[in-house]
Amino acid sequence: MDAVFRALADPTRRSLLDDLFKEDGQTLSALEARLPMTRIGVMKHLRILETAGLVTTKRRGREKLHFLNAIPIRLVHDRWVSKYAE
Amino acid sequence: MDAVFRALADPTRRSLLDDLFKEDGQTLSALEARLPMTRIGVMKHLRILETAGLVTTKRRGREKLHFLNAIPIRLVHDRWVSKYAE
DNA sequence: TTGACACGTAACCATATGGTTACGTATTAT
DNA sequence: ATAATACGTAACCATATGGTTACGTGTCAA
Repeated sequence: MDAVFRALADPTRRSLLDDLFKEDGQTLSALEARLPMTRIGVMKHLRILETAGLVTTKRRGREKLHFLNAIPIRLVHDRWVSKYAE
Repeated sequence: MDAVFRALADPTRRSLLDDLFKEDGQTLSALEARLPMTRIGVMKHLRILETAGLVTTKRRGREKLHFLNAIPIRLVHDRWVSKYAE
């Protein structure tokens, strides 16, 4: 759960989750295009999201598709946020 | 809201919020006693929580009392977490 | 009134973080 | 076959972060 909190701490990463929420299964290049940073920067953020379990991936040829996984956010909500947000 | 996310990213700070959830209005010394770090370390974490609006304080003589303010967490929940946690 | 207590500030330090450029590899299209 | 495309790795860099020690200030109690 700590990895999830740390992953959510960065605005770029939250923006990536928003992008995937709007349109799931995007490639790295597509996600990169929306952000003011290099592909490598985006790659690093995506990896952090991936290790936190917030993003899953699937290779399709030379492309890598990224999918939002909201389950960790739900867990954070259920086991932590809800306690304070009542 | 970014300040709230960043404040929540650190386990020590989440632990401090838990401490205040259990018992509100604790002094710096009381909070320090529960943590494996110096008073100054705790002070810094509390300041970050304070600037994020998650903790409010009140001086009582030479003591400083700390109070949990869950409103920012509720805002994060309402405007962000709930979107993913459905 | 003087000593102990509770908190504050300043300076410093090691490591983590958020980015970059340069180069490499695998896949697709012409 | 070859060139463009899409992603990966390595090395590097500046700054942020999470901690420390040393010292200072205000308040309470004996």
